[in-house]
Amino acid sequence: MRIKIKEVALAAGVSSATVSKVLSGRAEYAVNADTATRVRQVALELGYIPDVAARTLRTRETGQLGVVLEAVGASEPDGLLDGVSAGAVRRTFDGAILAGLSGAARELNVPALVIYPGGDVPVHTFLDGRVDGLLVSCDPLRGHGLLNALHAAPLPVVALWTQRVPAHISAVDVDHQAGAAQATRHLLELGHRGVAFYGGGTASGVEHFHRREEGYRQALQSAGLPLRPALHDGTQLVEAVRRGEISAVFAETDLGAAAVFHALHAAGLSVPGDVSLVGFDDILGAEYIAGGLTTVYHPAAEMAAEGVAALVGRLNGDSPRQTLLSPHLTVRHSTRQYGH
Amino acid sequence: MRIKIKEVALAAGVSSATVSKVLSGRAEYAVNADTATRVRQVALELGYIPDVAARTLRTRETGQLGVVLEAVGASEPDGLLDGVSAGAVRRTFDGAILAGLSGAARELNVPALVIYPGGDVPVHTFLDGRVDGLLVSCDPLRGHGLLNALHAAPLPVVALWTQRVPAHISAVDVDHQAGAAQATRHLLELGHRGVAFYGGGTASGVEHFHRREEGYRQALQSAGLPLRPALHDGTQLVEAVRRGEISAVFAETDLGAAAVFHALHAAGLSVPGDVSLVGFDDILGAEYIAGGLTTVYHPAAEMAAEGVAALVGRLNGDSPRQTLLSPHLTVRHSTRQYGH
DNA sequence: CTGTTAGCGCATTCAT
DNA sequence: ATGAATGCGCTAACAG
Repeated sequence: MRIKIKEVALAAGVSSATVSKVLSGRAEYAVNADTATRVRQVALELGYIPDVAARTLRTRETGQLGVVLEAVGASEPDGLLDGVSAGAVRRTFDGAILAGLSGAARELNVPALVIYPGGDVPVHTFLDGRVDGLLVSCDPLRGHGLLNALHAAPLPVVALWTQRVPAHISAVDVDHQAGAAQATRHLLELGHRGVAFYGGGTASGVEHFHRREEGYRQALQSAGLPLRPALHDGTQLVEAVRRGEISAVFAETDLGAAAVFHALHAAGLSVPGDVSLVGFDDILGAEYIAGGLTTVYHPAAEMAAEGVAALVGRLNGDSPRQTLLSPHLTVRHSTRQYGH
Repeated sequence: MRIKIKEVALAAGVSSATVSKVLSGRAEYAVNADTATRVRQVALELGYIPDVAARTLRTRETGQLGVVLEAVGASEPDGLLDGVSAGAVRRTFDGAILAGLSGAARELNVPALVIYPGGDVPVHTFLDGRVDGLLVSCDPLRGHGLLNALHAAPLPVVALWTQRVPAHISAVDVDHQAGAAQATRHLLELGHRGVAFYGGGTASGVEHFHRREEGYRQALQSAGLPLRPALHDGTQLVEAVRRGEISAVFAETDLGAAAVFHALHAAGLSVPGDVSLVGFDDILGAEYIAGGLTTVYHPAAEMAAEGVAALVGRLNGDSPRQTLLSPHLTVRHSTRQYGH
């Protein structure tokens, strides 16, 4: 922030315009090669660092992408989680998302990401010219309010973690339905016929969970098996097992799977001896749940990276695009062939 | 980014200077109350949003704080972790740090945080006027290179996760030594005398781990117990248990504790039946390790929040300050009275 | 190929 | 209490 372009120009014996052209690196400016090297040399010696504020004011580009992580610091409604902290899980996803964002930003030469602190802020917060585009993470627990408010805003927006967006907004989501179907099929292929869904699913009103239950249903129907209502608590589940109705459970989340395991364990039932168990998310610690939980890996980091790519694409003139990422099954030790 | 101050001025029948004064909110400008309300009204109707680039160019303040998370996207040297992904753990911490940063930013009215994508970037990246100050997370696995390079830079810096900084740089760290001592004392208070340290500790060269081993030592010495060399692998450990030399283990990290548990389990030894086990970090999933791992909670989010506070303080003229945060023990089920 | 000129939108003097 | 004038540091036209 000390030395400025004019001083570089003076020292190099050229005009500030020439310095600007040289340092822009753009070939179309056709600067004499010798002058160019001299200018670069002088700029380096003087330790010249272009001022972003001035440049932004002139070019109307910041190079920064904004990120709204709805989850960050959000208050914590829990679920059927048996005392497990959902906040901690969301943080894990935030970490994964951050890693994905950063990696992609680095590769695509995005100099900086702007994280908004969150909380209830008016839409104009995002329209003050601080960023060239916005990534909005539509956390499962929160609504699409911001997206709606941004609907008509003159700012390229990419929505993360949702498939419900207007056509002019890019979106990246994980294919929860496909993942859930895969998990359920895994159970079916092991010979299980009594396969239960554990979770809020459709009833929860959360888009992700709805799709997960949908995937479960789809897999059962394809196999010609009758649907059974979702289970919402451990007692219910234990009874169904005891009555011999179910031998396998697909839990909506890994945390749900942990709760299932605890309930089963408390009732003297074993995983996978008595019940095969599959989760969803592959959270950190999943390898410790139920002796190694078979679960569906949720590609949060990949989703974030794809989001950055989509946004950078838009800034370069690409059309909005909707992307769906396939999760994949990670088989560990909580599932077993039926009857063995 | 559409309508600007002059248009507001025109519509309100005043000059742009007056609009600026009104919207600055500063009392010292003494604007007529009626004019003020009228201006505010008009600005609102027109949807005026001040341009940050122009304002920054003028005031030399961005309102943004920079954040360097060394861990983000770093490549992954593992340890004695028995195949567990250290990357995932670091992500957890990143998530916690992010939550801490965001919460504090919100409370202290910091409009935005700038996350740098990481990778090897020259120092001038942080000196282009994009941010008013910088938070540098000195991840245990990485060095202090950036801090050194920033040494003479005209930018307020707060270092996270280290205690080794020059006096003009603020720093916030977790008191690993105190936490480790507390963990060890817990074991001693349960009557254990053969208490081993599992980890790289001093040998690893990582500041945190060094301090953790130091805390362990300190606790043993205060109890008048002889020190024993750190254990670095499961076989070693199992043998020591079999020889009756140790009945308790303090592992440098929760992941290390997981490895210990696996080794013990594989050898037919139980936790806490045969061996009491304490970890460090309280990572997500710790409640599933060894049936519920007793461990030291690592206040990463709190550290980040304190870092933001320290940086905002500096920007308001406070002196640099060094802070140490106390971790606390979380007792679960992996420790038990000696001999029971 | 290079330099001159003219703002980008705002906050701050300094007159009035 | 208000307005006119100035310039933050840079880049994009344009003229040479």
